[in-house]
Parts: sequence; C-alpha cells; structure tokens
Amino acid sequence: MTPKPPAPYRPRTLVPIPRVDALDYDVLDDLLGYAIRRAQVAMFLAFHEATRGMDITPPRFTALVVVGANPGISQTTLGNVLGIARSGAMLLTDWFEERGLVERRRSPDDGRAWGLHLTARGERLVRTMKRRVMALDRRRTGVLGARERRELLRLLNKLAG
Amino acid sequence: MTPKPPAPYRPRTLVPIPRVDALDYDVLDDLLGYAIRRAQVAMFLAFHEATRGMDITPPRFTALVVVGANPGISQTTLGNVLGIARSGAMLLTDWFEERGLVERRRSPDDGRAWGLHLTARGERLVRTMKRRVMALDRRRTGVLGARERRELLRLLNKLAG
DNA sequence: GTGGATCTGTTATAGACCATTACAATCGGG
DNA sequence: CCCGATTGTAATGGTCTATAACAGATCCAC
Repeated sequence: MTPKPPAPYRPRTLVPIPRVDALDYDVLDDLLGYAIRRAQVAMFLAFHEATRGMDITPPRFTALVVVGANPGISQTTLGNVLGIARSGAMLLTDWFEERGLVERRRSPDDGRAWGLHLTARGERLVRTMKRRVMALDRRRTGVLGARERRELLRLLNKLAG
Repeated sequence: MTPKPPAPYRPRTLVPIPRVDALDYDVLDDLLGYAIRRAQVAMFLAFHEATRGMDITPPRFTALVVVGANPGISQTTLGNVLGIARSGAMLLTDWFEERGLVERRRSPDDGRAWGLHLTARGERLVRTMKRRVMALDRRRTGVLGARERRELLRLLNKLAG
C-alpha cells in the first residue's frame, strides 16, 4: 500500500456571496461587518484562483512569507502572528516540513524552541507565490483607483487596530 | 437521560490578529487581502461580544434578518444569500426551528418548497440582535469618522462586486 | 544554587462548519 | 405525459482549530 496520496486542498468557500435581486437586505446594507465579510470572500476566491495547484491557503501563505522574512522565528511566535494556537502552528509546520518547504533547526539560545527556516525549495515557492498573489491583489483591486486602494488599506488598518 | 444539553456556541476565532513588534511583515503590509482579513477578525470578535449569550453566529444573524425582512423565503434562496449549499441552509433552518425562532410553512404555489417565517419569539430576538449588533458596529467603527465609515462601506461594496 | 512558576513543543481529542453525494417528491415545458 | 431541472432531505467526510494534558527547558526570586 502506498503511503497516502496527499489529499489536494479544497477551499471551504466556493462561491462569492451574491447580491440577490428583489430581496430586502434590511440592516445588512448598513453593517460594516457584513460588507467586510463579502469583500473578504471575494478576495479569498481570487487568492485561491491565483494559487491554483499550489495547495496553498491564506494561513499557509502568510506563514511562509513570515518565515521567509524572519528566519529563525519560533513556532509560538508564528502562531501569534497568525492568530492561532500553538498546536495549530505546529501542525502547519509539520505540513511544511513534510513537503520540504521549511526546516526546523534547534534554536541556539533556547533549548526548548525550534527556529524555522525556509529551504531552497521553500524560497522558490515563496517567490512564485508572492508574485502571483500580488498580481492578483492588484488585478482584483483594479476596480478601485490607486488612490482609493490606498485609502481602503488605510481605513482597514485603522479599523483592525 | 435528558434529551441533550444544547451545547453553547463557541467561536472558532478567539483572538485578534496582532501586530507583532520587531517582525518583518514583508509584502503582507501591502496586500488588501491580508488587511481585510485582520479587519474581519476584529469585527467578528466585536460581533461575538455584542451577541454574547445569544448563541448567535454571523451566518445565523444574517439568516434571521433576511427571513424577517423576506417572509416566505425558501431554504434554497436563503442558502444563496449566505453563499452556502442547500444542505447547510437546511441544517441552519433545523437549528432555528428547534429553538422556536423560525417555522416552515408549505409554500402555496410550490409543493416542494417550504416558506420560512419568523415566530413571535424569533421576531423579538431579531429586534434585540439588530439593536445590539448595530450599536456594536457603530462603536467599533467609532475610530473612524462618519465620512470615513461611509467611504469604507462604499469601497468594500465596490470591491465585493 | 535551587525550587516553583512559566514557556516551548508535542500529542490526542473534540467540536464547528460546510461541501459532496445520493435520493424522493414535485414542477414545468415541449 | 414524459424528461430534465429543482426542492428539501439525509448520510458522510474533510478541514480547521481549540482545549487539555504532558515533558523538558528556562527563568526568577530567594
């Protein structure tokens, strides 16, 4: 029996949240939370399209970028950055290691912690991912002007605190 | 043995996505997708706070508001509005019915479909929810000016398409 | 130094959410 | 009146993530 076919990732959300005609949306039209959710689904779908075949999810993307920019980062810190529990960061790291994208090296100054580093393969993947995702982000936000895009970014960051 | 203690809802996301000091965020700082995700988590947590004890999730909130504003709506249409599959809309409806918030009535013109209607109890809950969620939305977006809030809403809707 | 509190990574378990698939009943157009 | 499409339903499975409990390493107060 072969080890196991690495089940391809399939996203949980598959369709954009539509505007249904002749439907009364009541207060939803005035709630920022609802608008953000709709925009987030739209961006997620575009993201998925851009990383098709790479088996990459938004948390995986974020994690790889962060590890690439901060070599030697610990799993706990990675979990914090992603807003997930340590155990989740660990499963994520396992997943990367199985695919030869990240390796764990013993931290020199803390015997408990691992330092995470991209492998050569990981570096290459991150470069490709970044290119594709940034292109998609620009394309998807093409409906906005450059000024509007900057303004949206600013307002969102202000809101997220 | 009593039927079953109705397991209280616990949200999947519990902590805001923080800005970690002394960490290089690389391209993430320039990606709208990432900013939207952070803002969405922040809004979700505020939502959860506002509906504490009501056992309400964002999809449940949306569904109840939509049913309230569109009496007789079918489960399939409800699923479309939420961007989930029919089977999911059905489980959601079951949940509402168990709690006496929504009732299914046979559709007069289509023998296959149910029409969804709020019960008196559902109406009351929706009123309370709306009040609390709108207050929270206003409070959370208080960091923005009224003009900025409108602008953000406009840009998000433009982006969601 | 040393003992207790704290932190790291790990494992196991469980729950929430949602899609897929398959099926019966109903509808509707030619 | 028949065949394809649609509605609701049920069963199943996968993904993501939290919680709890644990061992080993570290740190701090004394």
